[in-house]
Amino acid sequence: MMSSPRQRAAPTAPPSELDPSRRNNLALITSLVHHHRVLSRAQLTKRTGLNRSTVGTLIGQLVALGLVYETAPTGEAQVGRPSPEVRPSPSIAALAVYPEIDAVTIGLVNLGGIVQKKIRFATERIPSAREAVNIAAAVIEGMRTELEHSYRITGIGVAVPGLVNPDDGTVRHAPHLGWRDEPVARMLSEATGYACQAANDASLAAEAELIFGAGAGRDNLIYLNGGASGVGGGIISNGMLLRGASGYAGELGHTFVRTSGEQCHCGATGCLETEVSQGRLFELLGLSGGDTPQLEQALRASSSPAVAGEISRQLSFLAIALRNAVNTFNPEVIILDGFLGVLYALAPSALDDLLLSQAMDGPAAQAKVHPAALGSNLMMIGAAELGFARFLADPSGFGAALTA
Amino acid sequence: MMSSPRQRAAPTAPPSELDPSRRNNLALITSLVHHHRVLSRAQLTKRTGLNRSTVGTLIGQLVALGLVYETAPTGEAQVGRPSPEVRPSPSIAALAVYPEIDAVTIGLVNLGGIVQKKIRFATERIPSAREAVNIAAAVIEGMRTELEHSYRITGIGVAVPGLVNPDDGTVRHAPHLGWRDEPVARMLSEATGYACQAANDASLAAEAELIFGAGAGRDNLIYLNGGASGVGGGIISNGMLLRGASGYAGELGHTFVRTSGEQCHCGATGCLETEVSQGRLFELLGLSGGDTPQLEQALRASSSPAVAGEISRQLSFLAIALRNAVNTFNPEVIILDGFLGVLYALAPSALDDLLLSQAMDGPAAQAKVHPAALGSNLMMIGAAELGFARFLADPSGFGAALTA
DNA sequence: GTGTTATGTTCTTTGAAACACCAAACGAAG
DNA sequence: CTTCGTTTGGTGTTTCAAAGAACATAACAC
Repeated sequence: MMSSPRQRAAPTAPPSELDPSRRNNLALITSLVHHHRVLSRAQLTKRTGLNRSTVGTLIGQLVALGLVYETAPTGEAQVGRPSPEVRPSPSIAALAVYPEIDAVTIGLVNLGGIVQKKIRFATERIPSAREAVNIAAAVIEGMRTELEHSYRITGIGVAVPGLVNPDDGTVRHAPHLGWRDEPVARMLSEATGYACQAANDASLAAEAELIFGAGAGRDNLIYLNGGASGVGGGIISNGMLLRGASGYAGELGHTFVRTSGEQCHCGATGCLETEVSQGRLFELLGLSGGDTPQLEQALRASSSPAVAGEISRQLSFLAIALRNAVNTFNPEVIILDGFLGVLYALAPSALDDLLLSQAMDGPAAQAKVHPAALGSNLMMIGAAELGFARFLADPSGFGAALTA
Repeated sequence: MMSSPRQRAAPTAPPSELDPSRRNNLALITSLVHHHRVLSRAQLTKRTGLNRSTVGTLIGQLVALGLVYETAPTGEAQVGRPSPEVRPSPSIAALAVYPEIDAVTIGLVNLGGIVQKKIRFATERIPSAREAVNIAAAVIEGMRTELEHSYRITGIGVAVPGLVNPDDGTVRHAPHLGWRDEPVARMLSEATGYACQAANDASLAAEAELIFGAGAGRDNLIYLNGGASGVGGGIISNGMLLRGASGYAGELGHTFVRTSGEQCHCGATGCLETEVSQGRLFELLGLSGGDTPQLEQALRASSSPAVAGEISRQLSFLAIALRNAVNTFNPEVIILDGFLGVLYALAPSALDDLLLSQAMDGPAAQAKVHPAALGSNLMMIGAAELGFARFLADPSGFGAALTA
């Protein structure tokens, strides 16, 4: 019944555990080392399914290109010859840029997702695309000596809170920033000389959590972030980020959750992000605003029944959106970030119960809600991942270009 | 900035246009021929990105294995040497099985998605899993002589209206059939001796429409079918069927569309399939039931304002579900089948307008609603695709096994 | 110590695909 | 109707990533 008479496994595609978009096995190994930060040669052999000798050769090439380095085996003592450990080179790095309504944050992130540097440039008012690009370019210019001496920069990734076409890095519409049809990637690339790509912030956060955070080792994940500018979502299915026809997929903030709900800025009514917002909570708490930890503290301190009622109201709407998501995606993990994470932390079992009772049995049984694991570095890591993308797709070409 | 110093394109993964899950280039070519039914060698060369000589060698192997055959070039006259046409062998086929509440349909489908034979076995009552398997096995047994003489059967695919784990072909829950935890694939495999796999019917329909129907050439597609047993959905993103952690993804019938809506059999309230159902329409029309064409005829003939109201009510709920889907998936095509296709046909611009006004600008601009293109053969083609899956993943192994 | 096990190392083999070159089959131009 | 340019198929050669075999090495277990 089975395939049978094949002399050996198809040499073009070994049983890889990573997404199959990898160009070749050199890229596969680079990605694995990037994702795991440390991996013994023996582990790499198992994960890739390649032959021991092949893995040895490939690592040799990566070492020669200066992309990874090997250290003496320090793993737990066990029978057999110890296997050297492979780590990403600390000199490979990507730049991350995250424009928000009150700041532009620029980061320097190592291979392995280690945030080396994070510079938050606060702005008086909402930055225009041009301003955000200028700020980022200036900060990067300030780092340039260091960058050129100590690092090999693979690219810049920009995380944008809005609809972004990742093919050309154009922001179609970022409502809270007031941007429309801004070719941010091209602008920043011209201003800095580095290759640049842009994508939706929540999508990048989802990828970051998939690789380094609460979704590590999973293939199906939903990320939802609640912030001052609404609710953003990123969906990873079968190990791959859902892009859609133009890269706009993942807008879970505009899931319908309420009949005759309020009008959303998107034009529709009853969207998740109009019914579930941190603004309503701050208002009830008598605060004019604040960040997520402040919100959590205030909510925990409050004994107002109105606040409690609003919390449970928002949780019930959140449950409806999550019910939909669970039924349509059958994820293993749902990651709640920002004030949605706070809402969950306040009443985890309440949301879990709502989800279990509303979602379909099969999918509901598997979906586990988690708070985000990467904290304040999340967006830097996610955006940097975009800056690493082309490098990881073809490390040999890049390594050669970088060493040249 | 670009990769540059690589002597040649990575030989392991040419710029293929198909999904990257293909094991090797032999499989790639087989799939292309299967999907397009006719393809000249020159076209195959362009599509695969492989070298002319490589394509020639590969086709030679496929011909030797009896999987495809070549015919004299009949293409439109143009400059240059004419290229022979490659077609799938008519002897390769898969079996399709589709159990419903009132019948079990068995089909024989050629490579290329041509339905050779379709046998609908009507049942007095809802068939149990055992009964459905016995019926299918009996019909297949009846065809066995023919099958063994004239065909090489690659496998059986079962389309099940319910939650199916495609890994082991177990039906987790098919509410309208009343099945729970039935290992249908194993049962049918044991009963017939053919390899068998099972999956959700709407998911298979989505794949069929993607390959041969209204979604041909697209990569992002949503399929929604409305039938007597509710609303089923299948989602194709980035050219791949959304599976989810256990293969339960795609249940768009249980999208939330109404606050304080009726209780759904799934446990939640306000699901699309409780608010939008053909049962309500039949009731208002004073009919006890019927099939889709009958419904369309009756709806078109009716002048009752109650019926018109119900149609627009159902369309508005459908629009909400589609709005969600468009925002989260950014599809190019939305395919409406069954009575949902009828609803759309009655007032296409009404639904289009609702969708345009409610969904977010970016994604909405691209999503086009279409009726299903494959008609009554749809489910046979989809299920057969499942029966072809393992063959297409490794045609060389299969070809050898089949010729042996 | 000695045996066992797991791994790294080196050299050879393999096979899929590219490549270079030539032949074939067409339309277009004169 | 001949010639030319173009596109494709066919054949033999070359390339190169990966497998495989044999050997070396470094740990544990006793």
